Amino acid sequence: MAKLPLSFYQNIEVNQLAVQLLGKRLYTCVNGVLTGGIIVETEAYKGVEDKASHAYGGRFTDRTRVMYEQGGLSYVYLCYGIHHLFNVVTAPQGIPHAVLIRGLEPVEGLDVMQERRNMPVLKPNLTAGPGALAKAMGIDRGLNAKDLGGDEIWIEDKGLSFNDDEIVSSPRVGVDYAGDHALLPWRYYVKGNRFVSKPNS
DNA sequence: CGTAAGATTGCCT
DNA sequence: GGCAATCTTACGT
Repeated sequence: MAKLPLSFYQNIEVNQLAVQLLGKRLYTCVNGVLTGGIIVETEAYKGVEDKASHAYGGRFTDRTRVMYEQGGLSYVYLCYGIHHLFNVVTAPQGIPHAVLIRGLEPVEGLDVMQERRNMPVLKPNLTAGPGALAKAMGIDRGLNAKDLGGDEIWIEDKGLSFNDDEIVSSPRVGVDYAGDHALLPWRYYVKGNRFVSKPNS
């Protein structure tokens, strides 16, 4: 195993980190069952500056507390009452940056994932999309604020990396009106991968 | 095919 | 009370 060192997560450039996370392997071990896959889509959340971030403007609550911690922790929360979303907390303590994992290419424990998602047949959207992949990996609030170097949920470097021309960055959807800030390409995905949540052109 | 609407719970500097 | 970083299903074409 080659788990990512704590220092990896201390980078203050979330966008850079979001790119570096592509190709890494995310594993969870829930109830003694191992599942894992390759990260193929991420989205950077730039804490205080990012309107979509829970920590926008310096919001500090019980829920967002983890985001202000030192990088290398998990941040899991429930969205729309149904979906769990998994984030990687990054940057040194006090800076609430995070990277949302949006797409995963399943590698380990396929059958378990399909069972958890109630999908008898393997379809590309098994783990495409943040809510979907969290469910497939068995991630819920119980995995919040975990050390990503632990043995319940962790990230490994298997030496897989992508060239710049294999990585696509895109702005968020439906933000044309928001001015210069809206154009920042904070979403990254691997070109042509079937497990990206959006069709690539 | 594509679009549209419903589900459902925690959070709230 | 109103909203939220979404997914699935249903229906029309």
